[in-house]
Amino acid sequence: MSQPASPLPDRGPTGRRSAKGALGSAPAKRVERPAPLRQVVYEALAELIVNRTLEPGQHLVEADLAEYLGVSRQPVREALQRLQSEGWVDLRPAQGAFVHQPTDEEADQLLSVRSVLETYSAKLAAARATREDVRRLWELQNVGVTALTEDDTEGLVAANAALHAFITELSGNAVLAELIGLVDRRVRWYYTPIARPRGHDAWNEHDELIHAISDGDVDAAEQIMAKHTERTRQAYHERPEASRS
Amino acid sequence: MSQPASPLPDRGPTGRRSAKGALGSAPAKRVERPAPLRQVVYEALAELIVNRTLEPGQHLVEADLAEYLGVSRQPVREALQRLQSEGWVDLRPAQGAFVHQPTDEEADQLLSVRSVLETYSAKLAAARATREDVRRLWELQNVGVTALTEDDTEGLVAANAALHAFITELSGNAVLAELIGLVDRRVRWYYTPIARPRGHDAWNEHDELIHAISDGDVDAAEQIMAKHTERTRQAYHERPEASRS
DNA sequence: GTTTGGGATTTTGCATACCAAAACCTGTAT
DNA sequence: ATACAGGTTTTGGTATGCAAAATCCCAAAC
Repeated sequence: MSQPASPLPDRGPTGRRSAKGALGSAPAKRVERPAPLRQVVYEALAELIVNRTLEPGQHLVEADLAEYLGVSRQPVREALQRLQSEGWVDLRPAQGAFVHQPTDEEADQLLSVRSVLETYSAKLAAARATREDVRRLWELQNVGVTALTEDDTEGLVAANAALHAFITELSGNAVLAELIGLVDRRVRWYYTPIARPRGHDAWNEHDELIHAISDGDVDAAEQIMAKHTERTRQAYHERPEASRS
Repeated sequence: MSQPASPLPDRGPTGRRSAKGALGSAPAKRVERPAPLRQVVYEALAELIVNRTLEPGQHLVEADLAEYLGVSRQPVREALQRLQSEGWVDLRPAQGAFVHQPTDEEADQLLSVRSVLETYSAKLAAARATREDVRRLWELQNVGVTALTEDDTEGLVAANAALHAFITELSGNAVLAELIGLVDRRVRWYYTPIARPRGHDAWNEHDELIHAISDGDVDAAEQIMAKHTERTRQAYHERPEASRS
């Protein structure tokens, strides 16, 4: 036989037409598309989990969630499975979904891995950032510093995430960015209680980091980010008594 | 109000009873459990993708897959979504699943990230491996060397995966292990064509690496793994002409 | 007063059927 | 060729049913 002979009905040659040819680098203004319901459900549940409406360990019954959200079981099931693959819930066979119980050990492991990935990302970013990118970095830095002086914890967490996300993007490695995205979203679950006390030092370190990136100093960026994320990890272990699960 | 007032029916306090008390450190011989169908479907499709029965770019129609596998659409949908989250297929809204088209750029990014994660894993492993662990490492090394002398490409890829997986496990960081698992499974898709030519050097490097781990020489293990994975990345770019997608 | 045992109940996992909206395909007229 | 119109396919979601498994509950036995 000349072909591997796919066992599926023939749907014609490989892909679809990829006719874009012209308009090479147009801003890719894709048409508005309503988010799939499973996506909406996913986000709704993730939000309910981070803000503790759904408590760690709680059993999530598909039918109840479906009714509460006003959808059928199917999108709920699909959302739950994605939530599992991203560490928000544990899916026990034939028992269903339970909100994941974050432990100190897991937090430490997450923060360690984050440190490794972010350090690599900073290194790449320093090698590739343009002057325009650096300008944007300073903008994000200012947002964070403002939130810091205004004692806006939620804004601080968001600004921190935005800054790190942008550096990640600058790395130019999409796989890395995706992985960091995964890890960081989970880290943020643990991060909130230390955002405030750590804030002052953290944003000074950001300042150093942006300088290094601006200079294209790869080694410095790498070291500063390593120290920065490692200190964040330390800070977690010395976090205020009040915030133990 | 004293409680956050969950909007869901009360299902009692957080978890289930955790009555184990005695049998403290029994080997946890959990009862055999038939794999959920979605899991079986996931594995079947992944296999069809890696062995190219389903070609990159091919449109996967739920109904066809369901009929071919003899199941309903539901488990197929769920499997497809997991396949997406792990990079095997692309799920385009309102169009369905298409087998992911691996590109050289993506391969490079994957191999880079793999390098970073595996390097960290080797460092941790060197700090924690017991004598018994080292013995197991040599066993795995022997399996690989045997496959190498017997020109068994498939066995070689499997042995390589097994060795790296064990080192990952030794790291003691479950989050790291999970991430490496994800990345490595995708890397293996690209890896097969270079397993043979790279084989000889690769297994010599493994030899050095195990020695370093055996000595508990953290820095050496780190450096050797960094060099090892970096060379694998290089090898991919110099791979034989025959294997371009 | 704990264990044990055996229904009754709940929940998952999957199948089946159905439907609207979106995307695709095709043939025809321009 | 291009554009259009109509028919077909496919997705995404709803609803429903059901068997197997797990849980819950309560009464009997030790």
